[in-house]
Amino acid sequence: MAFENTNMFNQRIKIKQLLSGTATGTEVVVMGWVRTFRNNQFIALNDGSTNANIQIVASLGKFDEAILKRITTGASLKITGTVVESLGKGQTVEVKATSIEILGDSDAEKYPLQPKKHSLEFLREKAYLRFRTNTFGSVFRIRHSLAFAVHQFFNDRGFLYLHTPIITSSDAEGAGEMFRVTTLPLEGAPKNDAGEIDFTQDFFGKSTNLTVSGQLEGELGAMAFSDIYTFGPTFRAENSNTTRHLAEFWMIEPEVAFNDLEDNMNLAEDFIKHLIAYVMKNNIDDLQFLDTRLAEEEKQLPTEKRSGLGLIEKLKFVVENGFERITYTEAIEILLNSTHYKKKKFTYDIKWGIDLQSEHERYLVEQHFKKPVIVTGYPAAIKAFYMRMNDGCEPGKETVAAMDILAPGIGEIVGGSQREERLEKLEARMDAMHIPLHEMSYYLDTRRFGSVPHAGFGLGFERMVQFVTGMTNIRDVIPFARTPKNCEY
RNA sequence: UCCUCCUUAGCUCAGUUGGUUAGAGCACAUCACUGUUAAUGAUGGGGUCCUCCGUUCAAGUCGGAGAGGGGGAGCCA
Repeated sequence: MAFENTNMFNQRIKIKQLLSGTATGTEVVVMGWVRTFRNNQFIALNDGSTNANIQIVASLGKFDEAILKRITTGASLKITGTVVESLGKGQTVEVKATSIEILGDSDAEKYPLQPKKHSLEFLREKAYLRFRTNTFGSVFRIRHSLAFAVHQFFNDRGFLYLHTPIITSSDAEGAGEMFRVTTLPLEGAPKNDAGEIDFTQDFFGKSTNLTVSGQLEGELGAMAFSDIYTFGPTFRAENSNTTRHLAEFWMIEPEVAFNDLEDNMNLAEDFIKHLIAYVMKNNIDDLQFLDTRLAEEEKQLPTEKRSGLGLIEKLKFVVENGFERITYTEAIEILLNSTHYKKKKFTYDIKWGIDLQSEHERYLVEQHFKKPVIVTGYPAAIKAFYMRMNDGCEPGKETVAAMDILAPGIGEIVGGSQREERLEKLEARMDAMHIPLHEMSYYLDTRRFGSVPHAGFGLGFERMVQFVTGMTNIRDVIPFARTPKNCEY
């Protein structure tokens, strides 16, 4: 029996487990942080395993005043006690304490978190403590589940998780401004004959940066393992100050040999649905909390700004319905025929060849289709060099086999394409876009030796977390956000 | 980077046409009460009104510059 093992008897039980049906009369040890201490008798204790607190009862007169004084919001405790049916109304069971040990004090006057609602902006500045709030507890448990579901999805389909490098020497991807990585001194860096900084003397003997995407390396892996994915941090030094951009963010990039654009879309749609379904199955408590929170927040908004669907309703809808699939050309036609356009309500003009603006994407997703939309066949002129040229295009209206998935409230959540596997066409495109071929010969080699049709996409992990949690600011879905002028903790 | 709004107690906010000692709720401290649910009641402490410069007899309030933050746009995931 477990009771013969004193270690077992002392072992901590997580609050989530305790609340999910521990028999009354059981002796338990729980540890956690004090959320509130009511009536000098009732401790709401939380250990992060769930938003639900366990109520600890410190019966009057049984404990030292000196100990009770130290039970303050934020303090950490070790409680030994008995699980009993609760006499109060807020919970079914509680723990009647037989011993209370203060593990760590928390000066009530200085502890920043109070048992009340704080603004997200305030908590953002206290990012090291916000995990202890219900909102961020839910957000980061869901973030964890999503990360796990990513690996589960690909593993179940026989994909290989490829670790692509963080430091790269390639700067030809054009995905954005890069952070330089160097050990050269800022003052008095060595110069070459041309007066430029001499990177041959740098750590790697050449100019290096933090990666903006693992895609090119991912393609190299797919040319051997057929199905790979990457999942790691990426870095963009863009001066973007928005609710959906970070300087350091996590991206998932599957790359699949022998897939065409259609396969690619199917994979992306299945993937997104799997992630949502996983969270709905495993984090329903946290979703419910966020759903309620969001509904209360929406009450403050004017009617026209409300989303109409609750968070869980929205997720359920996405899982159960097919994404709308349209071509770029069709999208332009829908926009041109919209009353919104005819009433001149768009700021940016619309004609074939433009890149779709946020307002256009939002109209398609939120007004016209009211569901996620996959747009394919963008003009070649506005897309990256590695995207496959569509055959048989009208001259001047060349398109590529690209696809973007647009989600309500977030905009572009996935960007992908079938890749150009034909060497001559790829070289011609790179030439036209002034991409130095010699620096990319490793990449071009995949087209020289056993090139195959292949396709892949990138999904911004934080944007996915935003979509699932309903958090409107991307800084609130990553533990420690890195944005322009902000790198705290 | 551009547009726009904001900055008053630890937090959330009020502060009238510029006027004398800048307020509230919560938090915190003390006391009371004791099956509470963000406990309750009483009392108390707590302020660089973001910073600098200017206008004025007088600036939290008006003007200028700067800093920080929110929202939107661009770039993108």
